[in-house]
Amino acid sequence: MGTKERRAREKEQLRRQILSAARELFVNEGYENVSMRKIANKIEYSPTTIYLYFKDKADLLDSVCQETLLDLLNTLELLNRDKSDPVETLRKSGKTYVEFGLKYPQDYKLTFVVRPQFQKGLDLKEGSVGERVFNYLRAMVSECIRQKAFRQVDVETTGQALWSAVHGVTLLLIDFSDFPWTEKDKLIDTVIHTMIEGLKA
Amino acid sequence: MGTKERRAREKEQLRRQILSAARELFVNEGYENVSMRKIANKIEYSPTTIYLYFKDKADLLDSVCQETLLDLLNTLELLNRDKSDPVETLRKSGKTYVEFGLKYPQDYKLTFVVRPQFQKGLDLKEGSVGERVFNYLRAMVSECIRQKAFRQVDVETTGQALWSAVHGVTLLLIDFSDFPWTEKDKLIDTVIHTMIEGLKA
DNA sequence: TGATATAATTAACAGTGTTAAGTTAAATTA
DNA sequence: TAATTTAACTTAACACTGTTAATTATATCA
Repeated sequence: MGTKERRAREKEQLRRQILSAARELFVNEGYENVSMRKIANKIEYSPTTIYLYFKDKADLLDSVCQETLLDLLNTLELLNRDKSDPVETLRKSGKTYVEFGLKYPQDYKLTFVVRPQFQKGLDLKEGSVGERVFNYLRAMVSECIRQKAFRQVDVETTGQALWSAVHGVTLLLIDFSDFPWTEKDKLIDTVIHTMIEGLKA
Repeated sequence: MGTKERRAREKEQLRRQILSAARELFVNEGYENVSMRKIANKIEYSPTTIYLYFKDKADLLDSVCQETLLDLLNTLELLNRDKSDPVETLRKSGKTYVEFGLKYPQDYKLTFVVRPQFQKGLDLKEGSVGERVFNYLRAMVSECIRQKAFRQVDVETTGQALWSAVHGVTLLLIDFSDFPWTEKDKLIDTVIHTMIEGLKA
């Protein structure tokens, strides 16, 4: 008697349908310009049905961002790291982070800019995706210090400083796309390279 | 016959009244949560009157941000610079930039985050405030290179990289206020110091 | 005073997020 | 199989949104 399981599966399927419609609309038209009715139209359900699966519009955004964060984490973890060159691994990760943001600019902004406006901060609960992303960064910095490639800096502060730098350049490139930037990759590389140089022993 | 001038003055006064009401509401309640009717209520005019002074809500935001940018520029230019120590001037300016952002977090976000969502980019037209702010940064970097405190880096790229770093840390501190940051000033100083170290000759 | 220009208002439109109440369809029990 | 319970979904409504067109009030000029 797997009818209960089947119904649970169907529920999960509709949940995902809503989520994917929401993401597509949020990304293409901007969170503010997407109404619950628009999402409902896209999946051919009534607007109120969405409220059976998500608390409200912000909760919907939240779930979309969790997915993005997981996607980012996966992308980072797919990098093949050279254990003997932790600085290179860090550099490559930074570059990958920024490229992820530029590849999915709207998703990045939803996660790191729009969402915090609607609910305070990242979800950093024990074992959350957010925490795992930051742990990844922490580990890399630790390794650089352990192998004496970096001077004896504070891991926590250094990790946060690095995050600041890559976050900053990602957002500026996204938001001020008509600013007369120097060649995009040159700028990204300079930000990362300069930070790393400043940390070296 | 100064009646024309008086009326122009009165118009300008109401314009400023609208602007200041808008800023206060935007800052306290968030751009999205402020309606034209709310602003109108505050200044005791009908909502449509605002449209006689500003094209639309985005234009109102735009004007508020221009003021913020001017305020930031003034704050930076008030710093007493030691011409013989351009690196220290740069460091102090970076610190001042971040502190400005943290002192008026909502104004900062309106200018550098919310506004770009509604109209592409900063206004960087010849002689605009935005251009003047970036010129300020350019000049500082140039001086560091000229005095051989920095190695022979590209001024444009370096300026943009520095802006990325301070923008990043400012936004992270504002947006993720419940993140377990190390001591705030330590983080800010680390970001700026690390970048500067990475640029030194 | 009467004509003219300017300033401000009223009313309306099409849309918003969200809730309460009502309906339909499916699964379970007798 | 028939009645009942449960879950899924929808309809209708509320109080709001930005913005426009048409209208009224007000002040200046001849």
